[in-house]
Amino acid sequence: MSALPDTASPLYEKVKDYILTNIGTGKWTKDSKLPSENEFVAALGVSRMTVHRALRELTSAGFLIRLQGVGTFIAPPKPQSTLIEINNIAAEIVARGNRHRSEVLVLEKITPTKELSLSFEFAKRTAVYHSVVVNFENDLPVQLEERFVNPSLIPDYDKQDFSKTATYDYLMQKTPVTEVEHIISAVPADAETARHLAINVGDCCLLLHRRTWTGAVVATISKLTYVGSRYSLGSRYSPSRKT
Amino acid sequence: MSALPDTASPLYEKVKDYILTNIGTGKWTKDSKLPSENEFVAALGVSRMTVHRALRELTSAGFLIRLQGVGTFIAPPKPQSTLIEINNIAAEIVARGNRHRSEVLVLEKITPTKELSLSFEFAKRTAVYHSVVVNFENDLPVQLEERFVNPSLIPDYDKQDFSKTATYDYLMQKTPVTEVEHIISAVPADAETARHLAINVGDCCLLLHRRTWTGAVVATISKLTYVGSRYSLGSRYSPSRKT
DNA sequence: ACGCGGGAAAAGTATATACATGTATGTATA
DNA sequence: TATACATACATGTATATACTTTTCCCGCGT
Repeated sequence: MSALPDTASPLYEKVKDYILTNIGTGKWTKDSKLPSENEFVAALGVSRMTVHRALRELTSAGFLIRLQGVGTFIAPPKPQSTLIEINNIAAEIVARGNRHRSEVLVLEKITPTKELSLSFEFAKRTAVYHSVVVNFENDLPVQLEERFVNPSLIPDYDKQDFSKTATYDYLMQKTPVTEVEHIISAVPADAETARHLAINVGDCCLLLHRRTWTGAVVATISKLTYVGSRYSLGSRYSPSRKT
Repeated sequence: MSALPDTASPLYEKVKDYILTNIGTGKWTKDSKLPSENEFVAALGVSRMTVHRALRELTSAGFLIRLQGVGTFIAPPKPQSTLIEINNIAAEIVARGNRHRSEVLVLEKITPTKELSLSFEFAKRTAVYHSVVVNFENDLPVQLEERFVNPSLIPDYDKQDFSKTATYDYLMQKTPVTEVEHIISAVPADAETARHLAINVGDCCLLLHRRTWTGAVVATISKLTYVGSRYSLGSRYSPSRKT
């Protein structure tokens, strides 16, 4: 009867997933106020303490901001951590004082292959958005960005003009990332990649596979190919950070 | 009457302070078990839920480890996070069920080049340890590991037998890492690298540059070269992790 | 028009209670 | 002796309840 998902086992985790998913789907926006604890109690049929724990943990995780006597709000997007930042290539290029430009090669809605559907952890074969963008630094292509996006979380992905807004910025603004997976490898360029990046077949490329989750749902799957001789990924991390 | 400090205002924060203080003063040691929740209730005169919240938050902050049905223990020093783990190639290989073997090519004390001395942020040109090790997975070389180590932090680095103990394990045990810097790139193999890794010159390699700090001092500088076709780096990260 | 006071609403804390779940241990039985 | 069961104890979760603290807003009086 209740609107709670069937994902996590403890009840407060279900409430957390429920809230994160509804933030992801835009049910509550940045400006509006989330329901109060008592409204959640009425809507979900759980006790207030359980709702409170879910909200408290989401707050300490940085997703929400709560003001006593006022209400609960969605936290502004945070820089997350370490490896997540490396995806914002546009900001990096600009930060280096260079010019950034994008070229959108593909922006469509497709039926995923069986393998891709598996990566999305879909039960059924649901259509997903597919985009291919080349990012230039001073008119030199440095990155080929292929991305698959879950339309249940980001329904209007294909309405955007990604030659102006970076795909990264758009996604970060639309849905909170609760988990990230990265796989980094070095591969020789195939014919198509070489053409798009203006390099020779066989040249070294840095390949970054990336999956992001919002709650229990896979939000995006990306395949980022960097020209080895023109780009490297950097990160700096201090473990001495608190929750 | 109660042993609780007069520091923080909410009661559960006082309980947290109380527990942390007693860990700090050595009242409970690494091996012994902390009092049970009910024992805390009897000792401090607060409800079990309040004790539970204090213990839960200390656990999620990484100070404690709790086992249902067993008890509460002091957590071992932090396993750090994300990218740090990817350096322990020996553990990864073993975890995949494969055989790991190391070959030490160089283990010496050298005077660093001007550039290297700069990377160490040395004021004067101080001698550093230098090691080169090849790591094998089932007798196939997968990684070439060149490392420079600050002798003021790890004075007996050159006395070790790194064909037995992984350099990573040894360093992690000797000095705490407070900060890590990574730079990842894809490069073609040069002649010497190709020879050590049994690949062709020009083959794609994943190059990981790594610097670690202990406090304000650079502890290690590493250059890790992975065979692109035999290895990739993976990581998974949850901003809202529970542990 | 202005200010002030009071009440409603929201989050924060604390407790008592109950039950669930996992672990270790001792005892009875095959 | 070894296995199975019962039991005690530990943490984990869920609820109901009460009270506190803070903020917002509406209506009243001047």
